[in-house]
Amino acid sequence: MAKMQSDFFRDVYEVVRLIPQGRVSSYGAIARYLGSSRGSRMVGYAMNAAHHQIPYVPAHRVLNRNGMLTGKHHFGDTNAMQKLLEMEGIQVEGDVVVNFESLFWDPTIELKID
DNA sequence: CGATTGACGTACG
DNA sequence: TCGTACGCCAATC
Repeated sequence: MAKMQSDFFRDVYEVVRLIPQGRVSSYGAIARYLGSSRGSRMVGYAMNAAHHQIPYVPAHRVLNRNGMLTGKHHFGDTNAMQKLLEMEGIQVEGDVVVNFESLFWDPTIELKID
């Protein structure tokens, strides 16, 4: 049983799990933290596979640069992602997180290596 | 094995 | 300010 995912994917999951409850992050921020500032698409793709990862990966806390729930369609139910965010105290208007900048959790800052 | 797609982001016109 | 083009790398067709 060799590792099925690239180290990049694994690292993405790890960072996403570090996102505090009630906080959100973005694909680009994570990709950037991992050194692939242009690999934002890979982060999104990793999230696609995150559904079968253990432990649970709070992919609903990961949004795009716009604070928009771009991946809400991948949660089974369209409202599942929004519901999860609201359950954590995050207000979601339409498909966009309210006060996104204040709730934004940037790994390059929070996990910054001095 | 080659072409296309994708939960994004930045650059350019 | 808005729309289009490109890059990134893995998975799917």
